[in-house]
Amino acid sequence: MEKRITIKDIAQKAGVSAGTVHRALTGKAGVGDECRERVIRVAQKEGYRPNYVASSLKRKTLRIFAVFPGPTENNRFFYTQVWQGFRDYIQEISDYNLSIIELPYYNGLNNQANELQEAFKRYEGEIDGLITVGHVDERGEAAIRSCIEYGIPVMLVCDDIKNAARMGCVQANYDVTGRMIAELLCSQIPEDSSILMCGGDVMVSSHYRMVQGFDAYLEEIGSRINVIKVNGYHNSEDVRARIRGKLETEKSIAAVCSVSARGSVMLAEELSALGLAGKVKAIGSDLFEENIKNLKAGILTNIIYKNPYRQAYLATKLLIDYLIKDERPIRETFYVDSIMVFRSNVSMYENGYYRTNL
Amino acid sequence: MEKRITIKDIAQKAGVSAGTVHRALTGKAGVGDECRERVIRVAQKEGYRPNYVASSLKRKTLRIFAVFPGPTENNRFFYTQVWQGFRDYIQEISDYNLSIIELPYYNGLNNQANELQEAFKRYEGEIDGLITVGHVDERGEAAIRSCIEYGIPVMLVCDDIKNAARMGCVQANYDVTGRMIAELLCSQIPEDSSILMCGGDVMVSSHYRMVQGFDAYLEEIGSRINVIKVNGYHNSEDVRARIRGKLETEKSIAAVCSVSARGSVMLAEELSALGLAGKVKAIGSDLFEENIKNLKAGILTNIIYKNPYRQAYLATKLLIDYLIKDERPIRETFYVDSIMVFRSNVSMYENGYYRTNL
DNA sequence: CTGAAAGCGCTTACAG
DNA sequence: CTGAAAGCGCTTACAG
Repeated sequence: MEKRITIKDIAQKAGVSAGTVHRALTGKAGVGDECRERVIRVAQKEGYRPNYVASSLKRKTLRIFAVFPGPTENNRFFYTQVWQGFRDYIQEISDYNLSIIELPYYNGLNNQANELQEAFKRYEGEIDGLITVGHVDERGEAAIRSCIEYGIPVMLVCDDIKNAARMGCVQANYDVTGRMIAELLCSQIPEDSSILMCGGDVMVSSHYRMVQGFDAYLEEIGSRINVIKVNGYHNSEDVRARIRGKLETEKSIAAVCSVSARGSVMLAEELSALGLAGKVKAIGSDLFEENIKNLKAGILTNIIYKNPYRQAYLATKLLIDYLIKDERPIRETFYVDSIMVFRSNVSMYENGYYRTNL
Repeated sequence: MEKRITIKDIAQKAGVSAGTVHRALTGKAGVGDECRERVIRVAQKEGYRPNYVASSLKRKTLRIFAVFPGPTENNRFFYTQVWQGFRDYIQEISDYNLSIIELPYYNGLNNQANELQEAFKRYEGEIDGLITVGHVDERGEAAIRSCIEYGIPVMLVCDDIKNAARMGCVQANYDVTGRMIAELLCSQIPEDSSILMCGGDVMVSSHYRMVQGFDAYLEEIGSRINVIKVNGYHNSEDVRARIRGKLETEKSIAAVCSVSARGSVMLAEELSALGLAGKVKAIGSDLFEENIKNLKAGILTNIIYKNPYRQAYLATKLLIDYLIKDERPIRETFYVDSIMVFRSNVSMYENGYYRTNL
């Protein structure tokens, strides 16, 4: 039951007022060098740790901005979970005197920049922290860089931006995720068969990094399995036609997989149409309604779940811990584990059950 | 920027003092029925939500007891993670005016009851909450029941106790976990082969429930795979001899698995000794040093990870949320997802990386 | 049964 | 540069 050391104790031992201790320890102006050092020394000796619960009660409200795609249409499933993870952590910390501004953007990537610029103008000087996705176009990247240069702590989720001085990034380990797909499929199909891989958009780093991991695994184990790739993302019907073409002509295909959500749906549809459902192994990406239905129906054999909920939850926690406690995260890049989902355990991730908090 | 409603606002609107509002809303004695109802009505109408950060500053310190096996010997890995999960959440909440008493117990299950009884005697009336494992012997069960009858909120991890009025239990979904093992192995081996299953201790519910899930999956898909079972837990050398016997005589064995950590190690050793490493699929249970080494060495092909870290983290959170916010958890039984670990993603769970907080 | 007051550990103007 | 004082939103004796 040792009483916890408070700012008063330090003030007394250092022979100064509580206000001075506060200024000294938080690095605020208005304390003499000699005095500041003495206070810091005493605080360290006594093992003082500030009580952030108390400090939140009186300090100014922190304004946190969240800028993610709105959870509609194609973004319905993935970004619903991102928002959910963000909000769940905010909820956790809601008594800490924060002000949350949510800025969903719609109609594609290009509106991220608009939202950011507007917010920047409207709230100039009043933005204490920003959390957004690193999956951006050029203008989005520029907008994020301005925020950073202006001195706003920025956390990215899902994807990183190269050489940006953001405080951190939380994402899936795409290399490992690609390897997991390869490892599972290799353990299930013969050496002389083929895998059809939908590689998504080669310009999207999360896509090509998964493909890289996938390829690296096959090469490292010296697999003789033949990989047939179908790339492309935006022109769906073209991709679909090529998938169908490969499935019809390449009889050695024993497994299929996709690094993108959209590709997973198309794969499942084409497998069904060609009567191949259940006959070839099939791994889809991301946990959403159609993939889950296809997994339960036996069209997909597995889903790889990149855990956007947890990514956003963790990123929010890191940002807020920094703002409240002035503690920079122990690393800049955080990887959240991707999970291989089977028919047997998909129930553990349905209906918000993936929120293994509360 | 709408100002948050405080107890003062309610006091004013209800025409009473802040103290009375507090007593009315927390159900404390000393408020007239009519007055209490009025206050509650006003609070609801105004959407008042108490600020627990503020309340923690002044209320009495809550005493929380954690009683888990000490992280030594056989318990080194599994319970290290349980302690870690517990402590990580405590850390998160450490400014909320809590007093934590950790009571590890050693030399087997039987000492859980002793620790509990001693604590109960020594701290009688001063225990606000208890978190412990539901994997108990008879005396441990009796000790836990006394605590519950005494009115102490109790959260269990890892295993439940039947018909006990504990506030909740957080555990792996053992049925699903057993099914995952079966599903993965069935996708990798021929229909006319056999699986050697080390079923652990039939008296341990987590063991037999995994075996049940495993069997149920095979039956549901109408598999013709032959399952060879080796049960037993405490007499290791006897179990080991039987494992070896089966591996030597049953040539149809294409896969092995174990529902217990100890069984996993023995399986790996026997596979190696008989030159079968890498030739049969092998799924071990629990994430600890030897299993990880065997996975990397290609002796085990997968490890099923029951996530004790997250179980303890969540259980602690639920208990403390209840004590601080007086909110009963939305359910009594919480399942944490078990994760299938591959060689490709084991790095995501090593060196404390499973702590996907902080 | 109810209110006024003190105080939890901080932060923040304000005065000097 | 430094201190004294007020106050954040609660809870808790204390007095009536």
